[in-house]
Amino acid sequence: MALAAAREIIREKGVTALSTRTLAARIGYTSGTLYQVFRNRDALVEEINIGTLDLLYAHCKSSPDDPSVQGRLRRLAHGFLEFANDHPREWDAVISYAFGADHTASPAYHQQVAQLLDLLCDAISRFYGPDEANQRLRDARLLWNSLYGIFALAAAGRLSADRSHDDAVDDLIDLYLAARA
Amino acid sequence: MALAAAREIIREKGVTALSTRTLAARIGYTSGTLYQVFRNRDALVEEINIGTLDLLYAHCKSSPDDPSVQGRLRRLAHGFLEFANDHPREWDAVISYAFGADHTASPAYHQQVAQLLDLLCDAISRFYGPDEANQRLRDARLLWNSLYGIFALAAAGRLSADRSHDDAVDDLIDLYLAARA
DNA sequence: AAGTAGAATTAATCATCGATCAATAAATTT
DNA sequence: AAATTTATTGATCGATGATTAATTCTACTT
Repeated sequence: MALAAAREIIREKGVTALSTRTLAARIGYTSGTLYQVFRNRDALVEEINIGTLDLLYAHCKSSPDDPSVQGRLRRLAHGFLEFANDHPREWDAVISYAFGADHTASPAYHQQVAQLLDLLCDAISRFYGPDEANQRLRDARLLWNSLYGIFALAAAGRLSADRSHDDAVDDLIDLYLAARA
Repeated sequence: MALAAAREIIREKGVTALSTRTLAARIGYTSGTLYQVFRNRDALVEEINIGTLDLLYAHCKSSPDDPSVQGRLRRLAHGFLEFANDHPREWDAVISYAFGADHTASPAYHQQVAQLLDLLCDAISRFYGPDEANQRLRDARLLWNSLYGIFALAAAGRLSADRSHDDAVDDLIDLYLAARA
């Protein structure tokens, strides 16, 4: 319930507007009560972000299969972009929220990312034999890291202005295909 | 002078410890005075970050030339990593500091990034003919975006733990070489 | 040297934030 | 019903970015 309200606030005004007081007020409580449910604000935001990654996973999972690796990768990456476009503030919280120096990502968070990595692994699996699972995982991580750079730069408004986000993603996929196809 | 002190604070305690009051105290002034010099905190941090990028440029520029693209790229990328390692908190400010929603990067900032992009362009120039400057720039940007993802994930402590940052960078370079060499 | 216009600096202030904690209210158990 | 545990409050702390009226200082003019 707190999570739902917190997500609403982020949807409406971004994660910077998510204060313990405003959240508590919206659900008819006081800020102190939230600290019985969440260790601190970072923990709250992390739970939201985990949920957001889950929504992203659901969004991408549902896209129809494509026989070619190029088609699968394109569809998946564009699914990411679509989701980011449909949920800009929630996505921004995932990409840009700066956790405190003490904070370490929870296992649940890493699991969500692993789920997305699996999607990438599946998409590119045609290129790898059964004994190349290792290389496949490395490539999926490489793609994820690189995609993340595009997302982070886009969120900060620092992607080169004369090309669209989609183009940046397509260039990455083309590079990957040129190397592995 | 304010900039030098601000850099010191970031060096010692990170950008989150850079408050107007602590900075003013260190240089024997009051927080209000800083607002005569900087429009706001974001502007201050941006100036620091521009300086940091300039230091990074100087750090990488000095590395000796290498005949092979692989060597040049490796050297350059490892220069980035070296710098990030030597100036962890200043680097973190560049990568992770969240500017306000209203803030837009200044031309000077974009110029610094362009300078780094030039370094990448130079490193890979052997692969492109004189009429392919366009493609070369696109590839340099692609590499920059992808490197940025590694840096951002590393700064957030979210790079896959079982591989080093250097490995992640090397994998990226290898992919690029496999596609373009 | 005196006076003054303008710049530089301060100190107080505002609104807000995350977090804590003793005190109170509610719910549950005995 | 009494006792005990749980939930919730509201006040409070220390700190933040930013603003501004008041003050001090500087430099120039007479």
